[in-house]
Amino acid sequence: MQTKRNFSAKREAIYEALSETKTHPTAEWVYNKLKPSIPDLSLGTVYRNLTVFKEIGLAKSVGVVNGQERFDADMSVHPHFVCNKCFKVIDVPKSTNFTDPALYDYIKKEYGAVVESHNVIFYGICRECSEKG
Amino acid sequence: MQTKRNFSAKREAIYEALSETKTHPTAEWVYNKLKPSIPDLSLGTVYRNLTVFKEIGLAKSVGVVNGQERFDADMSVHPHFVCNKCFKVIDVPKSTNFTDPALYDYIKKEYGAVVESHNVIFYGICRECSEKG
DNA sequence: CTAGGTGCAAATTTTTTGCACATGC
DNA sequence: GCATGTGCAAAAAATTTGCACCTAG
Repeated sequence: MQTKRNFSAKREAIYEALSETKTHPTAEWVYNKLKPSIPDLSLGTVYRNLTVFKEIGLAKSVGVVNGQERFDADMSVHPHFVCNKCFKVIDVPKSTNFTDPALYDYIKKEYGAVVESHNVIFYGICRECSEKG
Repeated sequence: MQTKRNFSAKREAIYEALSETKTHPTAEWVYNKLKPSIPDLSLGTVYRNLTVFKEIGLAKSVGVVNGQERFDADMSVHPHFVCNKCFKVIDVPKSTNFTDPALYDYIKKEYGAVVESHNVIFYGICRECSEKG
């Protein structure tokens, strides 16, 4: 990934951390993950780079969950499940009819609005939280 | 609506303001709307009541758009369109296959997660912003 | 030398909360 | 009187930003 935009070591590390996890982490999570190995990393840098990734299409936002933005380096189109109790975010790697082109057309015709992307989130209680009571 | 929970005058006014608009407003929008007619209204009260509405099922969150939570008193299940430029939120009153029960079952079986609700958001550029350039 | 990246801390922004007071029953 | 609602301002929490420095090319 280093040559794509001449990534700095820190930018690379942040991208690595983000793409290696399936937790759809917050900026803080990435920061805490990397801090031990990169002691002079600052939280501001993590935020700045996550913003860069969104801009250049290397990552996207899953949305704000419990007050914190969650990021995902998996750019494939897929829904997510968010647990209302522990706030974990799970991939739902099944693209059913959610990319229905007819609906995009409908929105264009009805509102003149051009759809660029969409986000499907299911909310509920995950297995672990269900079992714990 | 007044007798449902013995709403205070302010709570009623906040609910009224929320249900009368289709803008999916922020707390601040509601506050600014009501402030002229209710000079001793405080922003904290608006926040507190919006939270109450979510808890008792009179309103729901559309999500955080551009850093601010957007609320909706229309409890019917429908997707939204969010303009990436002006951040307006539009109802998409067409329930296609987005409530696909098969997908709920799939999530239950695959992850043991119980889906309680879902949220579908389309992102793009609205008509007005498209026309303005 | 220049442009881009970063640490650090302060600032900004949004939302929550503690506390004293008010109000309705 | 009690439970609930509220104003006010302070606090909390998340994110952004100004500025000086630093490093790669």
